[in-house]
Amino acid sequence: VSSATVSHVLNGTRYVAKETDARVRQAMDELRYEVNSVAQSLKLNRSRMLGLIVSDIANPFFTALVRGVDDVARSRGYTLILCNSELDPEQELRYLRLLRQKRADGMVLASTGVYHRYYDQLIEGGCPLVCVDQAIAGLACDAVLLDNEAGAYDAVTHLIRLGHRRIGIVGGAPVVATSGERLAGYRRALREHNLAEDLELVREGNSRMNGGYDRTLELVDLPRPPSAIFTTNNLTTLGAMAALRRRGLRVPDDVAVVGFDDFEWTEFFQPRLTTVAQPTDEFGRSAGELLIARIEHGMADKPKRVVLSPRLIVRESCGAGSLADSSDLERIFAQSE
Amino acid sequence: VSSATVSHVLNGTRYVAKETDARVRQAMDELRYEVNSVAQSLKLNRSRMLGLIVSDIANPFFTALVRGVDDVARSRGYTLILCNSELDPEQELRYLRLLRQKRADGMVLASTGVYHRYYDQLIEGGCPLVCVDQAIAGLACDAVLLDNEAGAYDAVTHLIRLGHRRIGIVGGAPVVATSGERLAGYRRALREHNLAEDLELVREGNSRMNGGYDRTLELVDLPRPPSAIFTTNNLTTLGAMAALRRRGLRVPDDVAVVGFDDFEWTEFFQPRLTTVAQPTDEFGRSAGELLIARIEHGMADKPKRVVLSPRLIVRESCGAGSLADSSDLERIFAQSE
DNA sequence: TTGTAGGCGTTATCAG
DNA sequence: CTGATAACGCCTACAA
Repeated sequence: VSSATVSHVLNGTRYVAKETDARVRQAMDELRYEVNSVAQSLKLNRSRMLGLIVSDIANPFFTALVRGVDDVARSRGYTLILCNSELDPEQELRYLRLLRQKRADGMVLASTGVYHRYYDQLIEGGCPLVCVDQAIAGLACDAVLLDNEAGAYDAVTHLIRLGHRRIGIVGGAPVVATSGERLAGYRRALREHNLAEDLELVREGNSRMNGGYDRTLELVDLPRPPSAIFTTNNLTTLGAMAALRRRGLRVPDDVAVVGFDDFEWTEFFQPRLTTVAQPTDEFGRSAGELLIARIEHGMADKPKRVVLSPRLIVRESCGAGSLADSSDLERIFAQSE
Repeated sequence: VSSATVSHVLNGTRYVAKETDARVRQAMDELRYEVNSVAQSLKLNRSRMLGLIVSDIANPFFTALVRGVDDVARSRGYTLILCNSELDPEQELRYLRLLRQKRADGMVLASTGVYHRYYDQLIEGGCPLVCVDQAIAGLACDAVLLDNEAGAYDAVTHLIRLGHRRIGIVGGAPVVATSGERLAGYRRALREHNLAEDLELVREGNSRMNGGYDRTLELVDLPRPPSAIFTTNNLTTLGAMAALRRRGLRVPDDVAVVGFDDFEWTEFFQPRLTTVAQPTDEFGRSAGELLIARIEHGMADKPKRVVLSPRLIVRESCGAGSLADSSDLERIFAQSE
């Protein structure tokens, strides 16, 4: 029996006599044969592997993203190679090269946002690439984004409606595009409600806990501290909470807090955070689908851009008063299993 | 210039005239050449890819594990393929097959714990395999484990010292080996302190939030409810917290809680949980190192077993009274950046 | 209904 | 100092 026949048995790609088929399968069983995907990839020039580059696998935002991409990848017969750039553009670049060398069929990139000409080379080289969370300036590729400006606007408007007039903002890393968009939303909310922007209330962090911590300390130590703080990403929010605790300030009694990015588990602890929630699963799923569409239907048509909408989830941390507790618990458990 | 020369330029594996070397490199630049790892893998019979199978990428325990494995993998020149079994043995099996077909050089397996003969085939087939979190009964492979019994013993002993006499336990899925070990630790603690075990205080969950929720409701709705609850994994703990909130019970005033598995962010919210913390990063790192050692030095010597020690972190949720707040904040930020 | 042979992009051996 | 060639395991067009 020839290797051709084996291949056809394996893939059901042409008729094989029942008897031969049986013999081949039996041999496979006895020899514990496993097809060699590496050879397949070489021959067929596709690996059925997708690269996914995130900047922090421990961050729940990216965790949910991974899950979303993984879901659709798996269901379409692809496998994920997960890469952790640690918010380092160099690292990100190394991973892009690596994925290209390993002949990943495409990649999802939650970029650090720093442009590099290698991105263009990828696109020119016909490598399917989908950006999530933030686009890369001047790069013509598919992207799944959030309407960050609107999310921030909603958050700050909510605080204003609650009566706050001095609202501080602790931003993420300035280099990250989303930080700027969220700051813009903050500014528009103030403007549209006729509040003057006080520059000493605007602080730029680094999208990490320690940035949120330090900048928040600065805010609350001001001669005229803000009565509310808007933190523009999840680690920053955690840092801010730590800073407030450090100063003995209670939330929301002493300072109201609204964060960007939701935490699932925040439901169970006090204060429950009011947040601008991103549809993280959908993020991942959209990115996965866009990518696979590119891979399977070519790079011909022009780049697509999906913009998702955030949703303000009001809980106690902004001082809105307690919600009916049990309402959303049921929802959570409906999801969790 | 022949392909052989190119290969040697690429790998620095034999002397190439300066002039030739330069020409080759220039051509590579112009042609945007990227070496094809797939072909390398086929030829060299190794892929420099490691498989990592976890049961829930969204669970912080596994997140930290991934990070640990990834750290050592990267530093040794390997790339991770991350697989999510969703706590489903079938899924896990499919992934093992897939990884084998993709010719992963080895795999780290955070197994669901259900034995399958394919595991043995892997070992016999000489596939480097390291189990983490739980070993698979009767399987002779490297493993990185936790002393679960001791951790549970410490947790329950702590509660007893605080004066609790009716201590409930909400376990994980019974099929998971660690659940049993933690239950054993609970029992020994009671025994050694001359407390009779009350079977109605012992509940088996499913290692998920909803299990923790349901079983905790059962406990607190008892005619003689426990004054303290020990929850034996992190999602179970979250479910328990939700149940307590649902019943309007305060922690630790009405019920003391000690959980297994730490959450980093729990520092910032109330109640701060007392937990049995696992050295998760070390888990991943050990597993990665064990695996790479196997890959590079062969399967000859007998299986190694690394047993790590858990550490009880006392915070308010068990009613020990508030600790000095700021002490560990500094520590956390030292880590976070 | 099955077999033969060429080639995917590398590396390694052996010859120049 | 460099090149020709075989081989890794698979798929597929063509032949039988």
